[in-house]
Amino acid sequence: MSAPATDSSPWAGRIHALGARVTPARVAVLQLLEHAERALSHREIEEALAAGFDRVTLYRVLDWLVDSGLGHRVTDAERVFRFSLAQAETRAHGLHAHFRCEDCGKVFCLDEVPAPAPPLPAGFSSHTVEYTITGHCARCEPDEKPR
Amino acid sequence: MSAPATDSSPWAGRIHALGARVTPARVAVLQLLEHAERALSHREIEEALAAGFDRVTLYRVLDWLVDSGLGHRVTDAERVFRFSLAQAETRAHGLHAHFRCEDCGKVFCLDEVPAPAPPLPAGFSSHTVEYTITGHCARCEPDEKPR
DNA sequence: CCGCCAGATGCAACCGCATTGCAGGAGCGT
DNA sequence: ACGCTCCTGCAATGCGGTTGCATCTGGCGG
Ligand SMILES: [Mn+2]
Ligand SMILES: [Mn+2]
Ligand SMILES: [Zn+2]
Ligand SMILES: [Zn+2]
Repeated sequence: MSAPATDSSPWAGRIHALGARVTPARVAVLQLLEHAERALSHREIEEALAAGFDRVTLYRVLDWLVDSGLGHRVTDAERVFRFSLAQAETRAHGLHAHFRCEDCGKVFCLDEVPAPAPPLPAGFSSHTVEYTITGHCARCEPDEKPR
Repeated sequence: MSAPATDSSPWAGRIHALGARVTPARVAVLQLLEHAERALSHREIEEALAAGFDRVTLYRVLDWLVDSGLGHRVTDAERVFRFSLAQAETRAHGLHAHFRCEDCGKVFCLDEVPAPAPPLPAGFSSHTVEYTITGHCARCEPDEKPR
């Protein structure tokens, strides 16, 4: 008996290809973010993961995730970081917009909305563009009840 | 002797017109931000002010400044708030871009760069747009030495 | 010019997110 | 199966910002 309980999935290969070790924490975080429809905070990830990894381990996994290029970090206006996986398409044009709901606090990646490259003053060079829209999401929109 | 040392300046009138009391902390912060060429953090403001106001007083003055509409707050990627006065022009189109230097960490208001209004998914409503460019400022640009 | 009181200040405690140090554990190439 | 290296867990620390509360003061009414 004892078949492999959780499918280590194709992530094992991706992780290994990056020269990192395939650990439960990394696989769990990747699987979670893979199916998340929005950017998740450390807190949200910690609560979602049944395995009960240490807080610091998760912080380090998330740092690795960003450094490795597998994911990216969004700075929330409430000073919490949120994480999501880098989409292939997204990496094409490099930058995309984010949406933060004022009511529920959720943050969505708007992968289809490219961040426009701005005109800069002389001597300034652009490296990254953050483009975050704040408002009400479909669920919290007062007028528009979601069925 | 004893002429008014620091010119209470036209700020006294502006403050009073808002229904708030004209206090040394408020005048000092406004005078500092008035002549600042970039957005300043609480820490920077505290260090710049010789009078030695309490940390919390400054936090409260800054909160008031934003609430009153005299200034605005920009969320730094390093999780620190920075503050600058609202320009008349800026208030016209409402939104403008910010630039953060990766090297020196300074944050500039690009009042002349309007933040474009983005297309949103159905059911989402936009309230605020944050538009921050990260890169190298004129002083930190490797190629371009500033005289 | 005086007295009053809503509102502003100072100080200390507190909060939450994130980082650091270090000892022990586990991945994986051999 | 071994061992080196990287990863994990736990505790302590840092830091930007907030809150509670007693005291003080700006500025208005008298
Ligand atoms: Mn994103
Ligand atoms: Mn600005
Ligand atoms: Zn919402
Ligand atoms: Zn710079």
